[in-house]
Order: sequence, then structure tokens, then C-alpha cells
Amino acid sequence: MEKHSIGRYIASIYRYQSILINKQFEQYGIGCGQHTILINIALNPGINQKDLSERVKIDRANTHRAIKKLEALGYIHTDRDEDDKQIIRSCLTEKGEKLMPSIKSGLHDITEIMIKNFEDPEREEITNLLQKIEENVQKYVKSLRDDS
Amino acid sequence: MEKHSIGRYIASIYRYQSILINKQFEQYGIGCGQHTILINIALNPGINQKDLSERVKIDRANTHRAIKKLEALGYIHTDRDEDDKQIIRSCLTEKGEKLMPSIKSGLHDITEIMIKNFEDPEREEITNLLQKIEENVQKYVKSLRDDS
DNA sequence: CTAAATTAATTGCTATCGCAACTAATTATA
DNA sequence: TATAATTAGTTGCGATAGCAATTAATTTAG
Repeated sequence: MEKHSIGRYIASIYRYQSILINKQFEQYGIGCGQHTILINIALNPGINQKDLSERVKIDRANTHRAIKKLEALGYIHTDRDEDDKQIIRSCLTEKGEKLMPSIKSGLHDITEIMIKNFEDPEREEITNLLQKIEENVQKYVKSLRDDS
Repeated sequence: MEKHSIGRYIASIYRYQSILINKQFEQYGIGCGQHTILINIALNPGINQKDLSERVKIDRANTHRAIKKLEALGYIHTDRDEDDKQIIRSCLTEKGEKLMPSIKSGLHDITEIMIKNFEDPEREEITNLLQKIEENVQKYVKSLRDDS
């Protein structure tokens, strides 16, 4: 096994995954930049952009762009918070609700492609290990930002 | 454990990883788009763009752009093949050779950040599982392309 | 041996992404 | 209470990425 291969695998899997997501959701006008945002709005109705960014671990600017696009497509609607007018909350529209089953099943299919022929303990293990890696990297990047 | 989490972890780790790579190699003018290409030219002197693309699993257009940039930075030089003038072969320059140890150690550091606190069997396991995922996804995307 | 098909490299286009700078609203402080 | 600091959202910018179309060189077929 070559050294440094973990990062290489992550990058190459990410790129293939993006291709599959784009293909899967093309018919709905949704690309790999929007589907995670859409799902997280579905899971947390009324969430604001800052919290969404933290959940999805994506830059605020891109969260904003995804929301703009999803709104233009009619899958979500946004409202300013009455008490704090800085905050903009997003919820699914009816059209968005209707789309969710397709999104979920599409993502399920992609996951199945990725872990095809994995034994049950391996499916468990890969998720655990990836979670740990994410935690490590996130913590480290955060520490870099806190320094500056 | 949530469903669809594998893809989410891959994406978020990829983005953090890109941030770290960009920071690590900023001083050399090299970003996360070029370092893999550079390493693979070092490992396979005289490789052409098509083979590089297949190794790195990146689009030919981007391989081309990375080579252009690395050449402009003086880390590699390119030569047309004498027998087949379609083919352009890339090799490290002396400046490139001198840079390699820093690149390798930088990537080693990033890998260590990612798998901090991993036990030895886990380090083994994560690489195996990621390799299998990459194989699955690559095969699937390839099958899609062959259909059309 | 010429025309068609294939191959490798290249360019234009659009999407995604992080960062830095900015605006507007809110909160803290002097 | 008025000013400063913070917070949430927004915009511009440059880098990375895949796809499709183009060009130039080579190979295959008629």
C-alpha cells in the first residue's frame, strides 16, 4: 500500500461521487452543491444559513448560493426572523417536500454503489473511521483559524 | 449513524483536506490541483498526459492545466515524443527534484493529522476500505460512460 | 495510397468551493 | 444613550473540476 494514499482515495472518490450526484439529480435542476443543503433544510425546518453551514461543514458563501438556487427552483422558501432581522430561515415548499423521497432514494443508490460487496461489519467500520477522520481534520483546521 | 453519511463524510473530508494542502504548499505556488500531478510525474518520469489522467483519476483538461502551471513554475519540463508527436512527456526539473522531499513530508503530515489516534489495524483498514470504494465507484462511472 | 477513424492534447464553458471584503442588524460597553 | 464590537448574510475573486468541442498527429480501411 502506497503512502499518502488516504488523501488520494478521498479526492478521487469525491470526484466520482460528484459526477454520480450530478447525474442523479440533473433532472431536478439540482447539483452536488445543493443536495446536502436541501436535505439539511428538510431535517431542520427553519434553520438559518450559519447553522446550515456548520452542519454541512461548508463555507457560508456557498450555503448562501445553494439556498438562492434552491429557492429559485421553488424547492424552498425563506423568511426573515421576526425577532432578529439578521437571520433568514429556510423551509421546504410543497414542491420540495414532494422531491425529498427521490433525493433520499437517489442518495441511497449512490451509497450502495460505493459500498457494493461490503460485508455488514465493513459498512459499520467505514462510517466510523470516516467520522473519526472528519473530526480530526475539522478540529485541526479550526485550530488553525483560531490562531489567526 | 445516519444514512447516506459516507458520502457526506467523503465530501467534508475532501474540502478540509484541500484547505490543508493549499496551506501546506502555498509557499511553493502549488495548490491542491497540482501536487498529485507533480508526485505522479516524479514516480513516472516521462509520463504523458493521458496516462497521468488515468493514474490520478482526473479529467484530461485538468491534467493539462496542472502541467501548464507546474511547468510555468519551473518544477517540470515537457518534451514531445520523437516517435509519436501527439504525445507530450513530462519530467521533473532539478528545481522539481529539490522540492519533492518537502511535498512528501507535507503530505505525510496531513495524513497524520487525518488519522491521528488511529490504531495500526485501523490505519490498515481505512486504506483498504477506501480503495474498495474507489474501485466500486470508478467501475460504475466507467460503465455509464461506455453505455453512451 | 488516400480517406476515414482514432488518439492526445488543448480550449471554452459552467459549476463548486474557500477566502476576504462588505453591508445591515444586533449586542456590548463606556 | 451613543459608539464600538459582533453577528448574519452577501458579493467578488481566483482556484479546481468535468464535459464537450476543436486541433493536430497517427492509424486503419477501402
